[in-house]
Amino acid sequence: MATEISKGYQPGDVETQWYSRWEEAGCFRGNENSDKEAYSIVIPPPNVTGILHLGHVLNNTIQDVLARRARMEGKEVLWLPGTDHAGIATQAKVEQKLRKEEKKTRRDLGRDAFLEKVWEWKEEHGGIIIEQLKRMGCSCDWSRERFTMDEDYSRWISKIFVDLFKEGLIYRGKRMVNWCPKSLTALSDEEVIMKPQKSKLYYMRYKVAGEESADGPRWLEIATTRPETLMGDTAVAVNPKDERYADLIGKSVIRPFPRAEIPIVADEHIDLEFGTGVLKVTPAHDKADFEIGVKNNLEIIDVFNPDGTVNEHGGPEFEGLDRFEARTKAAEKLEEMGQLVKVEDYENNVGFSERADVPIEPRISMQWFLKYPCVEEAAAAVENDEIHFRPERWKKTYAHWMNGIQDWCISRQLWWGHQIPVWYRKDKADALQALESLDAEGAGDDLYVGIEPPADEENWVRDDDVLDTWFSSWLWPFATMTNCDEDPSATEKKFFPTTDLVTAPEILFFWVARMIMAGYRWRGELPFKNVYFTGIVRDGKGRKMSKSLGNSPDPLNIIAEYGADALRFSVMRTAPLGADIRFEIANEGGKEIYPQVVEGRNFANKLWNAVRYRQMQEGEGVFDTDALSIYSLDILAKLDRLEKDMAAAYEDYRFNELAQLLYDFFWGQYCAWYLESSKGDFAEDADPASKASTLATMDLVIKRVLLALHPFMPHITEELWENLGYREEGGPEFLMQTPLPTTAVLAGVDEKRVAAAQAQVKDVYEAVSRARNLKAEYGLSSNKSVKMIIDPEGSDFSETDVFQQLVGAGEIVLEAGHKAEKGVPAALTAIGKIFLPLEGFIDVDAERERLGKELAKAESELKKVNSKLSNENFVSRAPDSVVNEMKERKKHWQERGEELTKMVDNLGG
RNA sequence: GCGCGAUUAGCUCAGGGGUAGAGCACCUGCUUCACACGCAGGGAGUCGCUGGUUCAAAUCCAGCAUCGCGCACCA
Repeated sequence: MATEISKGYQPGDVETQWYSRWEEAGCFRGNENSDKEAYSIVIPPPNVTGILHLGHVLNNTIQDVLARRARMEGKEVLWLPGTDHAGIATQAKVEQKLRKEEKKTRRDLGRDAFLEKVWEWKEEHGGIIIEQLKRMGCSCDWSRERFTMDEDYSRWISKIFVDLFKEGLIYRGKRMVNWCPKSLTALSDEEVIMKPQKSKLYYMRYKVAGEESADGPRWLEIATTRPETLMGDTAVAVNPKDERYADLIGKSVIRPFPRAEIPIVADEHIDLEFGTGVLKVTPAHDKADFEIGVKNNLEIIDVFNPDGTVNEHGGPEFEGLDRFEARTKAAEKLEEMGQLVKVEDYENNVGFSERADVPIEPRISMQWFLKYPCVEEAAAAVENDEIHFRPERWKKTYAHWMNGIQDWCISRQLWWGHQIPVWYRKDKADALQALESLDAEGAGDDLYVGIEPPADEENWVRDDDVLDTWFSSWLWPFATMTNCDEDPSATEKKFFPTTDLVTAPEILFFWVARMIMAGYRWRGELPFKNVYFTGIVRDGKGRKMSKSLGNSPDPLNIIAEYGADALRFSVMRTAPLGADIRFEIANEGGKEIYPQVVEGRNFANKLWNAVRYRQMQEGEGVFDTDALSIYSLDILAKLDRLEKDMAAAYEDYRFNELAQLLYDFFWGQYCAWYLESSKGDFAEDADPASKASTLATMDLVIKRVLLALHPFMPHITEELWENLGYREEGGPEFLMQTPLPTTAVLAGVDEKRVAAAQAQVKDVYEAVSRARNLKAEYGLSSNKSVKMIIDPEGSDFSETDVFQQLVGAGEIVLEAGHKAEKGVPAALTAIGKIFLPLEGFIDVDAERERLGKELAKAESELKKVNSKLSNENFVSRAPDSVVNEMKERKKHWQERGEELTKMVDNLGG
């Protein structure tokens, strides 16, 4: 059966070979015709030109663990993969390349030629991240891979646009939007990130019109952070309750440049405390100002070009200047005019473009907007846990956002994306596009909105804009399964709604919330039942991983060095539910090492060698519950416990606990104790029946551990499964297809017998620890062969062979009532008194000191317990179990104290 | 400003009303025939601070501090 296993585990070839075999055998395919219970996940599609980072590793390992576990639980699993076209990010990359290599802009090429370039780039780089996911071991159904700009998928986008337009939920309007002067497009509110900035607060003064007196003009002082927008000011505003300025409302001030008279208006949103209590109103460049402008019928003067430079409204002095240069210049000019009063340092929040990382410019522009559909249903689904969020605290954030939901600006002034399916009749196009608002009701015959282009396309002009990338992502859970012109496909019928969604909380609004609304709108139900929000992967210092900080190791390098299994296991072991994970990076001699991954690799190696040890034992196991040793009973009981604990942890998606449970059981229990305690069964003179029983126990434990561990470390477990020949005749070809056992190993074995065995084993192991400790205290190396004498003191201790094996003693003598020489080291244990007679080592003083320390500990413990038990309130109010435990503890320390006192006395004075 | 997290050993983190835990790092010893990616032993913590509830608080409650994250039209 088995092939020989090498000494150290080498993950490289093992991992890639198994992945190919699984894939070729179709193990990842979700069968829509299966009778089995369905389990499905759609992958959060990574950017098509993206590169795998540790966030992906965390996210996709969780999905793979869930998918693999579900398969082994006998479910029909579909993990549907794909990529996202990522409009801004991808277009920016290609534009950058174009600029660098050909010194051209996208406009030099024109729309069609540019898009060709992007598709080329996509073909070249689009597969990278997919290959990287495969290297991680992800069991996605690659036959169903989707891309958000696939033809079928794009059709969906047009269809829903048409639906929503006809329903009146999509409209076009001139509105204040977030404008990115670098990407030259509008953004949604979610794509703006507020960052605190150190800036200046400029105090300037405007002349009040017609209030000239003998003392000179009357001045109105105004504070602003943006003097560069002054040319667009069409009013100043004060709070109507502000007594300082009450007489000025309705009058005007003189805007210094370009010189003009602008009104003083009242608005209750003005904060009396801020600055001077006077606000300069620039309706074209501030959302709040815009509203004041609308209310007061103010003129809207846009002073910037799309790229953030000042336009002709700034006058010749300012025209062409960048907005930040203009700020300095405006301040200087005010200074010259004697109208700059003072400048203060000031920290405020400035909105930045998420992708381009430059301050966004609030700007009036013509855009397409969406009023979200099915908001109430989507909010309720999460509120009442039909869709279960984990951790639950995200419910609140979600509810808050859904509550204050704003229309979504869905048009982008980009070329890479889904072009808006709206056509304007050629001769009317300019007029239509100039309309301040446009919706289904007002559309008329000169506007065409449809999935297919109009029949006489040459007579129409298509809207230039494309749709926000997230406007395609929100259909992902079902648009990947069914074409929009068809009834739900067999795949959808089987696998939708999906079971789990695993994603980062950063995209709760971008993606999760919108998918829920889309699910209700187009499928009439929720798109997934559970959402697991992962944490963020940070470096050892708690900083977010980022390219610019250079603290983001390449997972592929880590995999090459330590193996995918090691990386997966270590990430899972340090990823508690919903908390950020710190990925440590240490430096050793100029080389980066990753302590957590080292642990994972060590664990893989431990597993490898423990299995190799089993294989080195000749012979077949014979499993007979009646023949099990107490040690076998103990480890099998712990195995049953492990499986129970794991089932519970899976219920709560506690992956770190799952990994830790496996680690502790296998290394801490099975390797550290069971394997050592059973070594005697492989001695030449051992009883063949014991050996066969132990081998059977080892096989059972290894089998079940490989099954349980497989979702976390799929490659090594599959390799070992094959090496050990655990595949059953006629059974599944792979471990990954093997169902998990549904019965406990010790089912049907007398519980009392198991409990007694476990108690006995516990006593032996504890005694072993004390004996080892005794040896170490006296400077004897752990492999030093020594003689020990055990006085069982009435206990029925008979496990001398195992004791000897575990302690590394050469000889164990059982002698009731043994009288030791003075100064012979001794320890008290549940199995009796252990003596370590050492020729030439007897040292009465040293032993007295050692025993003295133990005695002191026993006395202090006894004191603690006594003070508890003498507290009447405790005895009367604490539960009996606690009181009884306390009494037992008292007895234990009392006896121990007495014994120790006797031992000290025996040493003499 | 409002809301949500976090704060436990040098580091990364579990735990969670009734004797403070793991791994790494550290110290000592060990080339023991599965594994030095290992084995044995050891030291190490007023569980952020202050109050409260309780027989009992690291754990529950309140306040505070520090860090982080959302949300918010103080220019």
